[in-house]
Amino acid sequence: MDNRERILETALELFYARGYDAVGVQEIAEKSGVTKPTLYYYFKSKYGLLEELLTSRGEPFLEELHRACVYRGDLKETLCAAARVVADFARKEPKFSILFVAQYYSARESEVYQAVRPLVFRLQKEIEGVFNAAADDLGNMHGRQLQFSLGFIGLVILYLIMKHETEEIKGLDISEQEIEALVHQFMHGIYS
Amino acid sequence: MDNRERILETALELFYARGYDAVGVQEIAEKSGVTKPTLYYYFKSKYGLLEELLTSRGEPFLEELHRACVYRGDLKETLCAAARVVADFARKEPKFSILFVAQYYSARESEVYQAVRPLVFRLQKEIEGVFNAAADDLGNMHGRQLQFSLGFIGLVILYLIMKHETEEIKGLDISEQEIEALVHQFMHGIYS
DNA sequence: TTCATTGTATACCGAACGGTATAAACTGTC
DNA sequence: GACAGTTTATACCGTTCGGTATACAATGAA
Repeated sequence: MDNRERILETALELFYARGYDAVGVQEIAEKSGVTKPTLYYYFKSKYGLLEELLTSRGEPFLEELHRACVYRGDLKETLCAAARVVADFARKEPKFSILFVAQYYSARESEVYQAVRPLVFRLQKEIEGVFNAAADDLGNMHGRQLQFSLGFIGLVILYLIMKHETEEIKGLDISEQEIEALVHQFMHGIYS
Repeated sequence: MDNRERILETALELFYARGYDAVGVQEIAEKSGVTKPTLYYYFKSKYGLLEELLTSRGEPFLEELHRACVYRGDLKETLCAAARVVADFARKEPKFSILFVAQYYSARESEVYQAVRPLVFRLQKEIEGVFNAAADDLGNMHGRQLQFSLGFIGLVILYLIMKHETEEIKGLDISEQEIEALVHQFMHGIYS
């Protein structure tokens, strides 16, 4: 692993544990085994480092998600596919996933939220697209697509956090059964 | 309003908008119309100020919630009562509510999460208590109380954020119908 | 009046912050 | 070997950070 990648990895580790603002550039450089000017050789600023981190990890995720969100006439199947992408990504990149959620819910005027905005926007548009397509088939859904999509995203995120809370980071592992149960609960409630 | 209260109010405003770490003590003092030593006369540190802010606003909420979470044989009714307390509080203290959520999801080793932990713990215990009591009546729920309570908290929080996202801060106003619809969705899914 | 308590202001502290100027070492190409 | 471009280290910049020493008003009780 080259220096650039090692810096990104270290930054992820520290931002995940203590948050962007609480971590100094100095510490990131030291823990990466380089000095500060080296860090600034690769990234134009601390904020630039954060942006790079988000896009480098977020882009592959959004591409996979885009492929999963093509509606093929079965809402449950499509939602499961989307949730599966999230689950896969959470397994591969647990710390990034949790960091993303933290920034998703952070103060609107903070730097971290500004940085994560573009990713959040695209994520929401993907899920909205699913419900919009489904609303053509299922009339009773019409007009509530935004509510449902935000609700679905929140529910999946929530499940991630729950897992993270109870099983610690190494086990951010969501099984196929869990995915189906989650989507089923979203669609039919906790009773059935 | 005395200086102490004005400092708390200013801190809430700034923490809500930009986050705890990004706001300096200097700025809080200036915007409160006092100087730094005055701030340190009332609060022993910046972190102490945050703690005071959280407990002063959080305590009344938790007391109300405790009263609402007494299980009287009807799960839906009890969940509605709990959600109603959250909704009322969100209407009265919108910025605090959103700040609370942000800290709820923030990095585990950060100061802000450490500060909000006791409140989070008590909140979770209240809701868990409801599902535990209900599990005695409804056997099929047994063993899934933790999952349901975290799910319920997340769903309500989610709704708050959704409102905040779409209507901006002044309108963090959740109607009785919305509360019932939310609980109903939680219990029976989005179809019914 | 005296006295302690509460509350406020001026001015300052050392440390850490994000960021950079400068130059030396390394790398591959010709 | 000469050279250009890349990569690193030393040492420093100004600014802001959280926090405080000191002193001075204001207040109410004795």
